[in-house]
Amino acid sequence: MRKENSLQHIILNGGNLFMPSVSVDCVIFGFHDNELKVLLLKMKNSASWALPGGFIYKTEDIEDAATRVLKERTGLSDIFLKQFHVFGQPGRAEKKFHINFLKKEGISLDKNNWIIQRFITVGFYALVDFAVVTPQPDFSSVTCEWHDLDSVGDMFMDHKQILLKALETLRLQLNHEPIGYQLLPEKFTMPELQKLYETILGKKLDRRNFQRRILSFGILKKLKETRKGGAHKAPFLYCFDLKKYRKALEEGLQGGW
Amino acid sequence: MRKENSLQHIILNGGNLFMPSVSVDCVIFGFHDNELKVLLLKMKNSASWALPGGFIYKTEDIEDAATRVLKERTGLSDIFLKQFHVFGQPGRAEKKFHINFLKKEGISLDKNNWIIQRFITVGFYALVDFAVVTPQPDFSSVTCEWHDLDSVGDMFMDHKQILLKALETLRLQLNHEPIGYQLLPEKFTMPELQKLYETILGKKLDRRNFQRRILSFGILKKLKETRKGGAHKAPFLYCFDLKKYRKALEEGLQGGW
DNA sequence: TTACATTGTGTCATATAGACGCAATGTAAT
DNA sequence: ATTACATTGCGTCTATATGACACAATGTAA
Repeated sequence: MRKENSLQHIILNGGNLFMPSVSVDCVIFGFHDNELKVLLLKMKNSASWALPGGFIYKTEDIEDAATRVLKERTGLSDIFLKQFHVFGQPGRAEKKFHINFLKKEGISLDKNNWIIQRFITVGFYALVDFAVVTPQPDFSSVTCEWHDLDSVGDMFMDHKQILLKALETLRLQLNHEPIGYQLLPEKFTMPELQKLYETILGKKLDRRNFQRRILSFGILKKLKETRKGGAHKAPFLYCFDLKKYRKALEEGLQGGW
Repeated sequence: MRKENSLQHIILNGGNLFMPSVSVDCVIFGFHDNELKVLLLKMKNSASWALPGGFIYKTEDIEDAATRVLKERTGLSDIFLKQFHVFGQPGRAEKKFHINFLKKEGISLDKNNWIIQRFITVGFYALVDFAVVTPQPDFSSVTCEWHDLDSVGDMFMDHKQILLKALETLRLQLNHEPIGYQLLPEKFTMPELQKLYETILGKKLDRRNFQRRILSFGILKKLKETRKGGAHKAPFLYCFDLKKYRKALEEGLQGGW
């Protein structure tokens, strides 16, 4: 690990590099084996799992900071990323935890060190293609892995709460914008898209009504190919009509008032 | 003005009291004369109008900070308030503007003063009853007034952008949660409620279809009284069924998926 | 060749949304 | 008093959307 990214370097010099008191945390969703996955870090010297997060350089846009974190943990650029909530309770970090954590790493802190001040964090969620991600741990963690969303246990600080809020937001967003372009491979079948929706929503949908509805949005192109190799009738492949997809992203999907 | 709230006191001692680099700004909506209003501050020594905002005490929850700002500017407690977006571009504040502003007030700053560092701000929107608000300017402003939403001109920093984003959010929220309890007096007529929706959405709605839809939510109670005194047929008065209203707030209004 | 889970497509009843008709009513003008 | 009239209350009609379900076609495996 290069010194610039080492834990010690960041702890001791971060105060000069980063905005004080503000961080970003990313809930990175992927989809694989009909399961919704989330990318988590295993902290050093701890049983806790944490969301990938980071600090904001003094002249960096917060969206850019989140994008950078994403790039560093997944190797991916140009990803769907959206801020969804700020978590700003004064007690969300436990000072003792940080101090003990750093002591185990052989780092002792001045009591005014920037890292043990109160932080608020801006939560972002990202949708990425599971298949092309190369998870990379950061300076504070030993591993970076995909987890099944429904088997995530206790987490670091308030990260579980952040994760749940991201999921709630994603579910609501499903009514306003098309989802799937970032989570599925380029070509996919209708059952695969349906599984994605069912997984995000946590409930079963009627196969025929789902198809009718999703096609009515006019964002899919039906291809002439079918997915051979499955044990049953070969389903047609679809891809997103990117032009219409983007238009739907901007204008929103359905009406209401 | 008490010294504790004076401009000079806050500028010179704020660094000890407040979180660095983070502020809150509130878009406070009211409804009067069939117009959507927003509460703005006229800055001292400037033609600019600004959103009511403030800083976060070192041990204060950010939601509480926004609640406090609201209380200070409107006199109201227990108000509908919701964070909607973080504005964190590095260039959103212009240092020169602040320094000139303070110079005119006779305050000269150390170049490391907390107030001229980069800030990100958490945007909140609030819905309040126009009739019971007593606007109060803060330490940085000379007046605090309601403005018609559609005649707001240029604003301080990125406040216009914040305002527009709040409006956009409110419009989207209209599909998920009931609105009106906070913005209307206790008893109101169907045309008044419709005007509120039309004003927020910026478009006309059909009178009969509106009534059918809003009643279908089951959050209104029809009273036996009518609103006398208008120049036409007296419309019935309604009030919110608070129990069902709150339930609808929690569970959301309509389905989607 | 057959069994079978799965897919493609369609139907039917019901619910919802948008456009509009008409009589009732309260005030103001005559 | 009577009338005019804008507005309100309550309804209809139609098009579209939604939910539940039927049935034939198809690709693999037994």
